[in-house]
Amino acid sequence: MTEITKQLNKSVELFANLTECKSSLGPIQDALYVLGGKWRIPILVAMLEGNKHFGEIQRTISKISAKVLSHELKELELNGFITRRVYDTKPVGIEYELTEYTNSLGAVIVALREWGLLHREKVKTEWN
Amino acid sequence: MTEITKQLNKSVELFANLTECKSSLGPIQDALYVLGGKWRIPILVAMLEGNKHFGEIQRTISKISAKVLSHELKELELNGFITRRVYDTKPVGIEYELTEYTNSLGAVIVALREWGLLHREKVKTEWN
DNA sequence: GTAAGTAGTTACCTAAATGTAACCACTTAC
DNA sequence: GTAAGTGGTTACATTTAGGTAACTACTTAC
Repeated sequence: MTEITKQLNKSVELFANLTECKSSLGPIQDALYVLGGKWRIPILVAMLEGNKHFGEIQRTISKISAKVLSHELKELELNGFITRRVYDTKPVGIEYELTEYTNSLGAVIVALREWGLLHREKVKTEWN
Repeated sequence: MTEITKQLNKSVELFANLTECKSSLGPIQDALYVLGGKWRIPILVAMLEGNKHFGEIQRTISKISAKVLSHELKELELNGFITRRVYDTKPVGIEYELTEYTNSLGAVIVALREWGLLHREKVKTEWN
């Protein structure tokens, strides 16, 4: 191992420590990158409530179009949050399922829900 | 047991409660409406880390332009998350401060941070 | 055979978010 | 007087997200 390589490895280590210890900004921006947008979390929540079918999810989140739902479901599948299952029944049955990984989002979703309720109260009292 | 594992176990418990509750969708969409977008939460986090000045915040969140930061700060002020203070010093001093209300976001921000770290680990191991 | 429901796809278009660059006024350091 | 730093604003351009409507293909009910 050359001096330069050693030096480089050392730099990489220091950099890793720096980025991990320093700020919450990195991880938070990572999270927002994957979860961001208007629909991803609402879709996961709709599924948490027991909806497995395209139409069910679309009706649960009124205002979402088929096109957007279709696109977001693909993204969520790519990111490992959901699985698309095709059943070889008479009218071919399709079900979306949450993966184990989605469980790790529990705290995020609960926190958002609680805060949403709080905020709703705040806005309500501001009007009176 | 690591902090992240503890957090994860806690998440799973919370998650179980969530599925029993009826519709979380409303409050969650309310929350996302106010907090949504690429920058609002990162700005609040940058300020939580002690940054009070326009330039400091902009340097902390590299990649954000002055125009967007300026616009988002106004939105955050309108929504009661921050206060803009002008000090009548020689070069006029301007400070942004978090309000009490922002404290209520604690759980959301911590959850996002923890999940971001977890996700980063997952992505890393997927590459190996 | 006609309507309605399943699960989407496609093309087209608009609106919102974000980026780029120039510019303002003011102050301090050199 | 020139550069660099404070804290922005403005006009313009581009990118992306999202919406609308039409269409596919297949099934069940009437």
